[in-house]
Amino acid sequence: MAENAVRADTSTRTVERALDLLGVVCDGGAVSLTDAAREAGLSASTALRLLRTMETSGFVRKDDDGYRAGMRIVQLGALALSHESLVPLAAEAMKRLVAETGESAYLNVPASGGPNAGHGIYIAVQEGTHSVRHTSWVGRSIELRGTAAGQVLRGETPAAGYVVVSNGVEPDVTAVAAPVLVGGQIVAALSVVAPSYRVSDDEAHRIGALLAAEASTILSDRPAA
Amino acid sequence: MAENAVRADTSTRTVERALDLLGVVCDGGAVSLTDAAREAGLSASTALRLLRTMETSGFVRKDDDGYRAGMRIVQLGALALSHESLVPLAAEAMKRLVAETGESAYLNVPASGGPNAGHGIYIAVQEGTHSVRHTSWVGRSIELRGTAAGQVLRGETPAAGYVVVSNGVEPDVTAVAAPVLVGGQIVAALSVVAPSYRVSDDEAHRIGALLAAEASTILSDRPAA
DNA sequence: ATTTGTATTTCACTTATTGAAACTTGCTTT
DNA sequence: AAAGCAAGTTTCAATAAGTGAAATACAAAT
Repeated sequence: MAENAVRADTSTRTVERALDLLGVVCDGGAVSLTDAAREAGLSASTALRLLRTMETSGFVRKDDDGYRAGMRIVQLGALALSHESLVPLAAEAMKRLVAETGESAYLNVPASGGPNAGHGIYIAVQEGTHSVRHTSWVGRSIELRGTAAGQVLRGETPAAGYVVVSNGVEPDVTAVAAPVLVGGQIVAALSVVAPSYRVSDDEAHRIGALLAAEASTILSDRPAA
Repeated sequence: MAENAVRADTSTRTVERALDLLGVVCDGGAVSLTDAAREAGLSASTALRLLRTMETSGFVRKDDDGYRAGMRIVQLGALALSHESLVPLAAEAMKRLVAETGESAYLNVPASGGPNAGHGIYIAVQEGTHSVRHTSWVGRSIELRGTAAGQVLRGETPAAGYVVVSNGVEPDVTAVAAPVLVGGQIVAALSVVAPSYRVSDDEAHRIGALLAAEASTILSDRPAA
């Protein structure tokens, strides 16, 4: 943590430290003061003061086992999720998918507008290198039935971690999708769609494995292996 | 913002300010520097410095329209939901509710600081056995007016310990909700939602009593009686 | 009772933070 | 084109906010 050496003078050291510490606390279950201080590179008394500040404002909570993420971070995280923040988060993963498969990648979320919506929405697209489609998909609906992304959004992902649909709603098209999960809950579907003539069974499963791996990185700290 | 008058000397003013400002930014879509500074009660130059700090560490991002929630808050929020915090704690209670009622169970938190927020956020769903819907609601908004969960989040729970709303915002739907409390503070609403044709008055009250009992176990050490 | 490790408090010191003022930028109006 | 206005950005003197080493408290193990 040699942040002092590289810190621009337009920043605020105290806040940086607090936010680092917040990351440490959110990274696992309970963490002790001593461990949190060590991981953040702070003295115990400094870490205690910062943790107490974040506890007062609800970002952190303390129980018998140590410090944990508090309700405030949950609220702000969920709030951020409801404001299109998933799109920039997924951008790198989608670019990698396009680079790896040559096909177009899509991000879908469930539609709002009541519990009978029955469809999803495209919120992001990365066109593949082979793509002959240049129409914009963002904002459009997707059926939950007969589509790979739809199955994912319906919670019907098999244990393999992805869904393959060949010649479903759209003839001559193979779609592969994997869920983006938060706390075990499905918040989005990441998918790759290609003409069936270009995708063998083996290729579909290779893409599926890629998708599952990329989807699992979108809301975590760790990059794809 | 008379925080100077009441601030304990165990806290850190700079961090408090930054976290307040983070809440302001996460509360909506894009916010300008001037508006963010005013809402947080800071000078423009102080707010700019704090926002830059949070931008550098990824908690906030800036685009042409202003400042928005950054990837880091989404990641930490997702991590917080995944670890031993409210969602996993509520999962067992929600599963029991689904098993007992056959209907879908939901967990909502206030969107931001308390009953004037105007809406809440879904952070967990357990689908009922009768459910024809399989869409995810994490991150979605819920109106506080005309909904059972909304009334609970607004602090309007009657002495019975639960709220029943039939044919409210949503026609032909009955919703029952109870508060999850920490130290007397409402941190979440636990609810069950079903089509009204399936839920008599008596059944709604039975579900309400179940909900109140389950909600009371979520953040306590004691199992349901 | 002693030892060890974690958590908490204390306080002298200094530097990190602050915000008013000046400046820059961009847009609108005259 | 010039003037006006608002938002954004930079500057810098002043001070109080933040720091961490040391002391203290606490709890568990021996």
